[in-house]
Amino acid sequence: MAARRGITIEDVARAAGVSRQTISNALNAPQRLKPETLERVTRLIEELGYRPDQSARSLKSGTRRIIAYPTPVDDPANPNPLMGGFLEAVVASAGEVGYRILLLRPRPGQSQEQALDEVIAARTVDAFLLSDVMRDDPRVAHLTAAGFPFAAFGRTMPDQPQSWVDVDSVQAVIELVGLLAARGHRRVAFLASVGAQPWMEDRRDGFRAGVRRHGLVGQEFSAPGDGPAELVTVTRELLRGRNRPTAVVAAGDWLALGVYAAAREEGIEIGADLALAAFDDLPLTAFLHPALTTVRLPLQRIARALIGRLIQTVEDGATPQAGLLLPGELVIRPSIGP
Amino acid sequence: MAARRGITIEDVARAAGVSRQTISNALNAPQRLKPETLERVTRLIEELGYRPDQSARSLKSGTRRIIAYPTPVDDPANPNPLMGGFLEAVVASAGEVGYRILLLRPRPGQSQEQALDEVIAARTVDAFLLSDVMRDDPRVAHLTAAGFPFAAFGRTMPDQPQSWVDVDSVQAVIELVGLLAARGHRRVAFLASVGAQPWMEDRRDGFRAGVRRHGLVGQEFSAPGDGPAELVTVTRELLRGRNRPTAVVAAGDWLALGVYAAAREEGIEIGADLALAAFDDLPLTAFLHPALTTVRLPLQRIARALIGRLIQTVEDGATPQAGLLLPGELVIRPSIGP
DNA sequence: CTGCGTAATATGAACGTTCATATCGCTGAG
DNA sequence: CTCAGCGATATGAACGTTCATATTACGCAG
Repeated sequence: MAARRGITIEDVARAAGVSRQTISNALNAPQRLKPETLERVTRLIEELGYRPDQSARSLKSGTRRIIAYPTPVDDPANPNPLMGGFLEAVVASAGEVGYRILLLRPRPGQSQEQALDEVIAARTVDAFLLSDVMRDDPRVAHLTAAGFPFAAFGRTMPDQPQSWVDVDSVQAVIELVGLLAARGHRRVAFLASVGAQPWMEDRRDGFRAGVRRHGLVGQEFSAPGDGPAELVTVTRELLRGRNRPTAVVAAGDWLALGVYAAAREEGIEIGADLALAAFDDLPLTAFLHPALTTVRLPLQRIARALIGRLIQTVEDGATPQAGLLLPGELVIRPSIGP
Repeated sequence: MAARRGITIEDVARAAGVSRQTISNALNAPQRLKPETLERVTRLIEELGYRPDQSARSLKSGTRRIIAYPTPVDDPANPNPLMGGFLEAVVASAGEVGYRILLLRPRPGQSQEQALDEVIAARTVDAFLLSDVMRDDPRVAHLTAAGFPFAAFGRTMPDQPQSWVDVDSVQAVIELVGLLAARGHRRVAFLASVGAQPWMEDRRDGFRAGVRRHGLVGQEFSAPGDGPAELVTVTRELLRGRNRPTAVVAAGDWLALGVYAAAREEGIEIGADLALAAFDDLPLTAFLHPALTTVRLPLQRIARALIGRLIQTVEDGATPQAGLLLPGELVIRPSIGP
């Protein structure tokens, strides 16, 4: 299709009987205009509904006011339940400062890095927002090498730009273990999923630190996958051992669901017979019976901090000197007992 | 920041000892080049990592290969659980045909329509993708009036462009009621939330049609809000009435969670004492006990159809003549009994 | 060996802005 | 009365493409 052309600066200028530059100034440097000219031009702009063409402006200025977010590939049957909330927060934060979010996905047969390069070379965006960042994330290395602005949800290596924001999961899980210790639990189990994502590792580290600090006996279990069946199998094993733990810390609410299911099958009452705490605060946790004690991610603060760092990098050319570690918020509910 | 300028067509042309146009042709009309020139130029493009500047290209051609998606405002504490999966599907479908998704959000103090106008006037995108479309959605009216391409997840009025895709919720709920009737249930309740969203209305219509068709006795209940407490209150009332229904159809999985909670409190066993069916197939439904019978939305088919319609409208200038109604997929699990 | 048709490549203009600079009109010092 | 100085507005060029058109190269009929 063609011909979706609209009102240009020239149209407005002609209508107002002034030059292009005057219109441009009315929008970008109003103090340069005589007040009456400004008023006349502004009204005309309003009336005609003139907006500078984004492409033309970008071509001249080299800036797009767009942030690329390479969306993690997700199983549509089992989507990351935090994605919606995170995107919501990011879009809102970016919108407040006049930026928009462009979702990115490598084309079939294209690598992550190639997809980034394409967008960089085509000058489509000003910066990247990365999430699910691994400790030695190739995307981070790539963007660092290219000298292209980015901000990361998840820590980056010390020799890379420290433009990251992360949740202090270690501390949060230590506190979770502390809650259990305070309630008199001695034997505590940790339920994680396989895979070495840094957030999983952090939660595991937090568990170990908490156990050590409170002198508890800790056991660790791994679920082989995310499916209900596999999960329940592991969990039942966990609950059946000779020295059954009196408390379980699940590395995610998702895993805690397996504990609920297994406990029901084993006739164990969560809250009374077994304390359970988890991580993520998925929306459904309040509906469980008993409701789940968990850690809420401060998604809005995370998003705001990420966008802030991004804008700073893009507009001032200054990379933040240090990452930002935000505390998780303990949400205490009956699943850990009274 | 400035100076993020990169390789231009001119650089490649100079390196290859040919003119701009030859480079342009290598990318856009390769058949015009002598095979050996093409090969030489292509290699050089590859080596230098040249990509046409998106802004310059858009400025000239008037097309952006970007689709705007005005994201529904969402409560971050209780985000729409289908959003992630829908976006995932949309990004994937759009990516396959070389389009990207730009998330849009009205600025503070800006109306939905103004936000659309801004993007249209600034020629930032080629088309809009709308979701959560109401029967007389002002955005649809606005885009129709502006003659701007869009596709809608949710039906539009007959006098508007029929570029929509929707789920045949009526039919799906009729089938749900059919399942219950086949199991001998006579008294069936319908649990909805307040608010007149078309999808809720469809599900209600489906319930009424199903009840009529099978000669059942139907009652309807409305939850005043989405909070666990309010929901459980209504649900308990539903379960306590003199003529307690033997089956419940919840208009969403979310509402069904209230039934699980209330049933537990009332000592009623779902599956055995009470059949329960719902709608949406949230990822957690398989973890419930007993697992929930529900209707799965064909998100990938929906996304593919929406993007297909959009591309057709943008590239051929042809608005589809009729909407597309996709069937929901019944997922039968133990909550409706054996 | 000229001239013609076509294939291959080159050139100028245009897309709609903004930047750098030029011009204009006016006030007030000399 | 002249003109420096300044505020207000105008003009030309440039950003990096692609389109329309021009130019060149080449094979071949006459």
